[in-house]
Amino acid sequence: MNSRFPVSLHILTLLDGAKGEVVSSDFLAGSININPVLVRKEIVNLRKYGFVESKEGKGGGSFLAKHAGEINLGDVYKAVRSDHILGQNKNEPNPKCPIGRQINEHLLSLYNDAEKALIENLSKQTLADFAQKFK
Amino acid sequence: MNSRFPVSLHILTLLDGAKGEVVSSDFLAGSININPVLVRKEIVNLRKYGFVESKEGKGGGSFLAKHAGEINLGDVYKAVRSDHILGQNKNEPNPKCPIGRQINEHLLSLYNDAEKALIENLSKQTLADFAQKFK
DNA sequence: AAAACTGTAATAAAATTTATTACAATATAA
DNA sequence: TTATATTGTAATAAATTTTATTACAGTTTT
Repeated sequence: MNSRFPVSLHILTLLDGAKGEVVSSDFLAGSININPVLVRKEIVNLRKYGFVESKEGKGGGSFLAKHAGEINLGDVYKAVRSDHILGQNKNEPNPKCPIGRQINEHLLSLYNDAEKALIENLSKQTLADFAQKFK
Repeated sequence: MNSRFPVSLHILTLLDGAKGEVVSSDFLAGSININPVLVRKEIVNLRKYGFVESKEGKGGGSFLAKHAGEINLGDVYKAVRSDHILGQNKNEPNPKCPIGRQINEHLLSLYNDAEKALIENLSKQTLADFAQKFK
């Protein structure tokens, strides 16, 4: 399991705290305690989903592109997900076995349903709600 | 992300199909297409949670220890989970940063809540429901 | 022109996951 | 009672994924 969700949420929470001021990837990386290059890569993704914008050059950095109340955590999850929520066997199950032959399709529908429940839960909370907890 | 959940569910589905007959780890591994030693390790865990029993020696193998209708997928998930559901940053966030200092506790409560929603969803379905799809 | 940034590629290192090998212990059955 | 097929388990290796590092071009500010 990678750490893209917590890293992204950490970034967004810091940007919310900055109240529109640009924040450098070095500063973000220092709070998260990971390599700044990873932060910049994650910001590429957050930008792709319209959560943040960045400014190049000296004094540059990133800032929130929408209000924290308009970013919900379900959307953040959707922006970073890659794996199947409950894991997947990389090897092809045996097609000669009646169970093996069909299990991936049934797992997939199970995962889709479970992921939907997860996203619904996450979507109840916005970045503003989350950031408000830091006092 | 490892594949313990799909592997466990695959094992359980095969055992359900065997209707009480013992099934060897070699057979299970052949359907799943993974190494038999991994299957045996996973079976140690499934046994620990009371889902299956095993018989050693020639003609040995495993079989369901309860009816498939009494095993729900939320319990299977609980038996194999190890990571935080949405990933975790292995590095300690910066304790000098007000956000870094508190984020892990807030993430944890977020995860607990999200995981609960996920488990509730999975628990709606038993192994019998899942296995019934293979026709 | 110097400085402080972002963007990005290439590579290395670390961590995790899966596979393999080996063999003791156990149970069946010839 | 011996051969055989199996589980249980440890040790190790291989493969994959994740994270870190290095390097540097491009951008903006001062």
